[in-house]
Amino acid sequence: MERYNFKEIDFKWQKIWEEKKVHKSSIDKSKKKFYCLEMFPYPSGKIHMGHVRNYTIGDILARYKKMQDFNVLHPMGWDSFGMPAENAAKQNKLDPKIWTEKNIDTMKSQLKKLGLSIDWDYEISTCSDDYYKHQQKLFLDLYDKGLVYKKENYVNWDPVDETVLANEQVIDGKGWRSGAIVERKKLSQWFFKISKFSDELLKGLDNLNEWPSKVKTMQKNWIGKSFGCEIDFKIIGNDNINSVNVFTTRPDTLFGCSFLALSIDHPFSKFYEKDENFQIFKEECSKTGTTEEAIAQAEKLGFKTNLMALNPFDSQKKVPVFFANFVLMDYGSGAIFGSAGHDQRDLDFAKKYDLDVIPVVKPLDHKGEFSVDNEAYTGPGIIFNSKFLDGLKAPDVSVLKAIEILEEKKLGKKKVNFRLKDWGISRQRYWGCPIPIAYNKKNEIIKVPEKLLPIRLPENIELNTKGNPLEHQKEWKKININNNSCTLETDTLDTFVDSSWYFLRFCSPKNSNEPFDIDDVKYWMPVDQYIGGVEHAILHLLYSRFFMQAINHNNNDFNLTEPFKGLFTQGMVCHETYKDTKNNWLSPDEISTEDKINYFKKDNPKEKVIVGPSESMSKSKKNTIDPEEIIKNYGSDAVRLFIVSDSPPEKDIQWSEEGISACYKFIQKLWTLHKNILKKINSSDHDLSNNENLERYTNEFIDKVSTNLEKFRYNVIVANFYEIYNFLSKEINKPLNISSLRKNYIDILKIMMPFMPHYASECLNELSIDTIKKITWPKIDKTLLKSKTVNIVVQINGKKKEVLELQNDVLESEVMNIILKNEKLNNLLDGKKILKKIFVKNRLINLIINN
RNA sequence: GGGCGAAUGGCGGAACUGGUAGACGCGCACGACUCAAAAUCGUGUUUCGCAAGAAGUGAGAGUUCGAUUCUCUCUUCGCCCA
Repeated sequence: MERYNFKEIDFKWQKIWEEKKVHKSSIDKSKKKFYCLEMFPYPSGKIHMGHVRNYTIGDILARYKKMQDFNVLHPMGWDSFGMPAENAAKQNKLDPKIWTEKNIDTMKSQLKKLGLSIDWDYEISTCSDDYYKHQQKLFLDLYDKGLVYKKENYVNWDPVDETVLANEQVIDGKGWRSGAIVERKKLSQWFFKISKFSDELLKGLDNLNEWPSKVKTMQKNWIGKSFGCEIDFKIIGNDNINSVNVFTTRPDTLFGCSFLALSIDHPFSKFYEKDENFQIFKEECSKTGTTEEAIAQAEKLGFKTNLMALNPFDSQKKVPVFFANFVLMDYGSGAIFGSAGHDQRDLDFAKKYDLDVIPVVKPLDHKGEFSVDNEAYTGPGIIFNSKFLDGLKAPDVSVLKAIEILEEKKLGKKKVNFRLKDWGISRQRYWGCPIPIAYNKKNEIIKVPEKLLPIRLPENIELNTKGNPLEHQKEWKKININNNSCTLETDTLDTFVDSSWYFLRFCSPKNSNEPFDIDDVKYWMPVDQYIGGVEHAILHLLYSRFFMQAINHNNNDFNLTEPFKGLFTQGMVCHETYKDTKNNWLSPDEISTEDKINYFKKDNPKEKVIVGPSESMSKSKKNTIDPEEIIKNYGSDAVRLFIVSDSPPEKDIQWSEEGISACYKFIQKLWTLHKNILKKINSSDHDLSNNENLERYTNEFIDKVSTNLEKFRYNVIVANFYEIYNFLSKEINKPLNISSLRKNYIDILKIMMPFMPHYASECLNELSIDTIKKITWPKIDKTLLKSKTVNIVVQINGKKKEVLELQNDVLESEVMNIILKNEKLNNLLDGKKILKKIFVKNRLINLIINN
């Protein structure tokens, strides 16, 4: 039997699709649009299995939607600015541009080998000035809207990469790329005012019904809206300080206040600058990072001042004022009051500095005395020890009442606080989008006029310098604006800016005057289905949502605020890890096994290999599998099939040799079956026998696959493919009506098209179906879904005793008649009284009898 | 510490709104073909039991005629935040 020659067939169809522009997209207002987008890749060198999974999931959907007569936009581009290019270029003395472009070429050809239905005419690359000149224009637009500003700020400084990191880029107090311990440093930085839209970004989540609730929860927590109030505490001890403004979410615990704590960056710190001990303390604090996480994990330290604060509710009560390392200047007003009884951190601090602990909330069911020892009580309860607040239910009633009283007495004000901070976008890096700003001789900020855009990156420059290479480009920095000589900003934009609007650019990728054409955007946006890794749940997705808000701000034309209507987050691709006896990682092709229990090194069969757990594929653990190699050995349809087969797409998948090989074998088996079906169809044997079975089964198949597709249950669809194969390979040996076989078989092949496009195209072509013209998704005949017979389960006292094959819609009385005639069931019921009968039509009958 | 989610054969996993648990695949076993092996094809494969039958979806309870599915408590694991 002829083998399925995937090499020839894959190549043949990829060539046809490219030459005939089968995947071409264009606006067609007579059709419903479907914008299918997968997160665009960073061109790091070669594609990895994670890309294969991401783009296969998207491609299946795009092809399916197209067959359903949607006008589909399925573009691809490159997130091509970023540090790896700069680092690689430094190491190899290359131009980052050349390194990046080479990678793009490689990865593009690899993606094409997967048979993706991408219209490459829409290709964009963020490092090209065709792209970033529009980004510079958008930056200036946002500047004009007051959404961009510059300020001195403490930043997370990565001493190895010599760059500023966003909070999200600091993991465990270390830089996400370099792993260096992050330091605090004061720098003048550019910011996007993302906090202006805190409420909009939060409320917008409620309308995103097609987003995983997990992602929405993560964003909600990240934005962190908290409700509370600002309170002015009167201060004694320093003539320059009258009061301190404090933000709290628990004003109801004011009577339990044991101290005030200020951030070391609080304006009042200036009164202590001459104090040597304070300087030492400040230095100690700067060793901890600026992230909430680093601060939470660090030991709580305080610097006691000579100040005392008066309790606003009872001026007889005085508490000491500290500077403390756990108070963030960006949280509220940079000052908090410590409620030691009801916050573990405050309790630890109070105990450390020997301060009073006054509990003011006790659990609802608590009788008698209540005291706090080593554990703060943070649960709900009843207020006590608090004069006029006593007896109130905490926190719901008591917080509101406390705020009401504070406002009445003009001691405080209701306030909503957000955890979300403005987005620092300055990077001291070469390989990024230049910020279109210059400074005149007075060091004033001057916008670069639009006609001077783009500000292009200088080429062929020395990268092996400390700090920002652009800083050293004396000639490049010079710019003449309105006859004034100015100096260009040397910071470049965070690469998250590049990816925050690329989905808009895809709507008008060729427009050279504007970032996008509003009519194109109105047709294609929002993205109907966005697909990518869950690791972008907060950063990229929140920044993109911010960009839509920012563009929409003061813009009556735009009228769009959410970029992604549907979001799907796929799981990772994992593989077993291997180590030799010296604890070195080994790659899968360095090991061998005969019994699948004992593993040895290939180049030294005596040396045992230790098999570790399956983990997400990564170069550092050497557990990667090269997609190109796999495509070469098994063909792209087998890879596409396997990457969605073993696990639901949202969960992690284990890569296995057996798995990919099973998919390869399956396609070979299908091919053999295909040849048999062809033979039967082309035979002169025109049997007129009934094909009811085939018709019904095919309809059920189409119905199942369609439902599963809508719900992203691709792994179940692969099982459905095996089922239809098992069915057809038996059915084909029976006498069949040839024209009905042909019709149903063509439908089955069409269903396989989104998953195995090369294979399905080849088979359909052999049946004289033109796959270049649009192929439509088969429709089902619902009346055929109903089978003539059904299985009725007979239960006695809820336990299955028998399964009866009976006519569809059989009546309860008929079922009972059959049961009474059934010897086995009759024996079980013999002499017993039937107390109750539960009959579920076409499903089961449950008889309750006395034991 | 908080939030969210998960737990089903040797393994990955299926099971529509509570109604035949284990689809489909892998692995394994046996058989056919072969001098032999690979490949391929066929049969079987939750556990206990020769069988009839019984038990069974992390553990324990509850609701129900009936629970993998709903509720509560616990255990373990994962992710996110702190």
